[in-house]
Amino acid sequence: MKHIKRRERESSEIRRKIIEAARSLFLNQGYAEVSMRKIADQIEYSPTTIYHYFANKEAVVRELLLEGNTLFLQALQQREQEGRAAGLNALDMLKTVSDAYVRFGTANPEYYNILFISNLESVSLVSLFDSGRFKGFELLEAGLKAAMEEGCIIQGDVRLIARSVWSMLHGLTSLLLNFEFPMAKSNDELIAFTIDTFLRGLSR
Amino acid sequence: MKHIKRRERESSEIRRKIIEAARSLFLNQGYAEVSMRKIADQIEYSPTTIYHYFANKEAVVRELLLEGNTLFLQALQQREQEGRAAGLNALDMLKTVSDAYVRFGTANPEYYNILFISNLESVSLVSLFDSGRFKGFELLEAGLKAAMEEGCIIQGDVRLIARSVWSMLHGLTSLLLNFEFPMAKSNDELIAFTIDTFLRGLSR
Amino acid sequence: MKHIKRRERESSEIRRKIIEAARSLFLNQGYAEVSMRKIADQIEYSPTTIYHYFANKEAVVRELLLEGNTLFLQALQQREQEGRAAGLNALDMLKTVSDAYVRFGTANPEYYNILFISNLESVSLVSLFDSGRFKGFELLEAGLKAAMEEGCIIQGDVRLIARSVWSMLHGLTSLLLNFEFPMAKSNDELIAFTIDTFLRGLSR
Amino acid sequence: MKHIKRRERESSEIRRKIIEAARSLFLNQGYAEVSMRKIADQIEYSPTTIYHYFANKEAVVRELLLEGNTLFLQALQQREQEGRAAGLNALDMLKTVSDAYVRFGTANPEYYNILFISNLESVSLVSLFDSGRFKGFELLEAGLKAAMEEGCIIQGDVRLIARSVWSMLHGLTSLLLNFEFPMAKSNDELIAFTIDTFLRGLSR
DNA sequence: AATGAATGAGTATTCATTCAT
DNA sequence: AATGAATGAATACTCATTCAT
Repeated sequence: MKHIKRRERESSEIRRKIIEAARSLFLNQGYAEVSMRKIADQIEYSPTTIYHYFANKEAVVRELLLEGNTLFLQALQQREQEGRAAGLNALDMLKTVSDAYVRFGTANPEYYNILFISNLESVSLVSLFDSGRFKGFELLEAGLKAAMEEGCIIQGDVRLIARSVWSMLHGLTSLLLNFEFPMAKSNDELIAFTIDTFLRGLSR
Repeated sequence: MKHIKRRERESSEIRRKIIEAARSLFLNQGYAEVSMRKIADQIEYSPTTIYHYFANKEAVVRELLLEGNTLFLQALQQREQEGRAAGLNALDMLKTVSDAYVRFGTANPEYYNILFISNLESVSLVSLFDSGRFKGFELLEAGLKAAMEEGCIIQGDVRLIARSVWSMLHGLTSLLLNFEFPMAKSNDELIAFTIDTFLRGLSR
Repeated sequence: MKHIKRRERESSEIRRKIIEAARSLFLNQGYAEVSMRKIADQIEYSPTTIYHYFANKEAVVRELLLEGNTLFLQALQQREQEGRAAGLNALDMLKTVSDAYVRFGTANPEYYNILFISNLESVSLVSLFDSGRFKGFELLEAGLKAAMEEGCIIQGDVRLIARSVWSMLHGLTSLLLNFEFPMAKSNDELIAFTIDTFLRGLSR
Repeated sequence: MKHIKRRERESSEIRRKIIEAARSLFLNQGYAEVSMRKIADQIEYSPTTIYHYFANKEAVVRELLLEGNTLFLQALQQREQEGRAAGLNALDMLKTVSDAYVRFGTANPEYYNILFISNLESVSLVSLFDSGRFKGFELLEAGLKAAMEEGCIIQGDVRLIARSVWSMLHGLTSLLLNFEFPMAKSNDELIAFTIDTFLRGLSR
C-alpha cells in the first residue's frame, strides 16, 4: 500500500466503484444496510479489497459525505451564478437558490440523507465547520445580507434569519423525501408556495 | 401468550422499564442501536425476559411509537384548548399550536425522532392514517380553515398550506434536534422568528 | 401435586388436552416442532401448567408413544378377531393383519411416526421390550406359527420370518407416509400387491 | 461470494472437514442436532468460518445429500455391472442389486438416513426428480422390465412392482438401521431371506 | 493489487425448565 | 390447580475487521 502514490489511489477506478456501490446501497436500502460485504458483493471484489482503499467503513461513508457536500455546493453555486447572469435582484436570488436547495435534495435523496438526515455520529469526526453544509450556509447568509442592503427584506440578525430559512428549506425537503402523501397540488407547487410564503414574510 | 392477563402485563413495572430503556437507546444512539440485548443489559434482565412482555422487537418499537403519538397529540390539543380558553384569534391559535409542535419536539427528542425522522419501515404496519401524525395534521388543517374564514390569512388550498406549515415546523424542529450551532440569539428566538415570519407570509 | 390421587391426575381433562395438542403438533409440523410453549399456546394454558401434569417434555412424548402403542395393538387385535370370527384360514389371517398394520400407519401418521420412524432417543428409556411394538411382533409370530402348522407356508425360523414380514410392512407404510409419487395404480393396490406378493413368496 | 474461485473453495480441506462433521452429527444425533455451532465445535473452528465455505445450513445439508446420492447410485451401478459381467440372468440381477441397496444402507447409515428417512423439507429444493433416489428407482424399473421380458417374473404394472420392491428394501434397511433386536439368525440371513422371499413371490 | 482464511462480537428469537406464589 | 417471572443455553446468521500471502 505504501508504495502507491496517494493520487493514484484516490483516483483509482475501484475506489470509485466502491463509493458508488455504497451510495446505491445507501439510497436503496438505508444506512443500516450499507455493509462492507454488501459493497464488496456489488462490485464483485472481496471485502478485503475495500480495506485497500479505505481504512474502514467510516472512511467510506465519510467520502460519500464529502462527495455529497461538493455536489450540493456546486448545485447551489451554479444556480446562483445563473441568477447573477440573469441579473436577478436580491430577493429573486434568494428564491432561486432556495429552489436549488430543495431540488438538489429531492433529486439526490441518498446524498441529502447522508448530509442532513442520517445522524452519522460515526462520521461526526468531520467537524461541522469543515463540512460543506456550512459553506452552503455562508452562501445563504451572504444572500440575505445583500437582500437587506437592497432593502427588500427586513433588517435583523443575519445568522438567525439564515438559520430560519434553512429550517424551512430542510423541512420542505425532508418531508418531501420521507412523507409523501396525497395532495391535489403538485410537489412543485408546494415547493414554490412554501418558499414564496416564507420570503414574503421576510419582505418589508 | 393468550393465557396471560393483558391488564396485568400491560401495567407491569418491568414493561415500563423496557420501553424506557428502548426510548433512551433510541434517543442516544438511534434506531439501529436499539437491540433486544442492549435493552436487556440496560434494565439488567436477561434478553429472554423482554419476550415475556413483548412479542418481538417490533412490538417494543410500536409501543414507543404509539406512546409518542399519544403524547404528541395531547401536547398539541392542550395548547389548543388553552388558546381557546384565552380567547385567541385564529392567527394566534396557529401561532400557539405551532409553538407547541416545536416545543414537543425539542422537549422529547426521542419521540420526535421515532415519529418523524427515523424511517420505521418495519413498523409501518401502524398505518399512516391511523397514526397520530395525521391527527395532528387534521388539527392543523382545521386551524388554517378557521383562519381563512376569519379572513386573517390568504385563501388557498388548505391541504397545501397545511403541508407547507408542517414543513416549516418540521424543519425547525429537526434542525434544532440535530444541528445545533452557535448563534447570538437563543433557540427560543429562532422558533418565534421562524413561526412569525412564515405566518406573516400567510397573512393578508 | 402430592395430595392428588394418581388416577385423577391421569384422567384429568387438561392432561388429555396436552397430549392431544402434542399429537396434533407432531402430526402437522413434525417432532422438532413440538415445544412446550406451542403445546401450551394451543391449549391456552401457561407452559408451566404442563409441568403440573408431566415431569418434562420427554414424559409428554412418552405418553404419546404409549398411547400409540395401545391403539396400534388394538387395531391389530380387532382385525385378528374379526378374521377369526369370519373363520379365515391362517394365510388369510396373516393377510388381514398385515393389511391392518399398513392401514393403521397410513390412517395415523403421527402415531406411526412416533412409534417407528422418529428416532426418539430421548424416549428410548421406554425399553424396547415393554413397548407394544413387540406385542404386535408377538402377534405376528403367533400368526406365522399357526400358518406353518397349517402347512400353508414354508417351515423356518419363526422370528426371522416375522422380522422379514415386518420389514416389508414397515417399508410399505413408511414410504406411503413419506414419499408418495405418481403411480397409475392406487395406494390400495400397492398395499394389496405387496402383501400378496410377499406372502406368495412364503407359501409352499 | 462470487469473487471466490469456485474450484479452490470446493476442494478445500476445511470444506471436507465441515461436511464430515455434519455427516457424523447426522449419524449420531439426527438431523435436528446438526447445528452450525456444533459442526464448528467439532472441527474446532469458529461458526463464522463455516459461512466462508457454505452459504447457510441448508447448503451444508444439501451437499451431504448430493454426496449421498452419488455414492448410493455408484454402489447400485457397480453391483449391476459386476452382475452383468458375471452373466447373471434378470432375476439374479434383481437379487444382486437389491442386496446392494440394503448393503449401502447398512454400511452408510448416515447417508441412508439423509436420503430416505429424515424428511428434509428444507432441502426439498433439490427436486425429487433430480434426486438420485429416482435414478435408483429407474434402475430398478429397468431391471424389472428385463425380468418380465425374460419371462422369469409375472407381468404387471412395472411402476407398481418397482415401488413394491422398493418398499420391501426400504423396510428391511430402515429396520436394520433403527431396530436391531436379538435373532438367532444373522442380519445377512435376514436380508437374503427377505429378498429371496419377495422375488419368489414375483416369480412365475 | 488483491484475496482467502479466520474470527469475536453481535443480531433476533426460541427452548425447556425452575421457582415462588 | 395454575401461573407470572425469569433465565441460561441454544438457534441461524451477519458484521467489521485483521493477517499472511
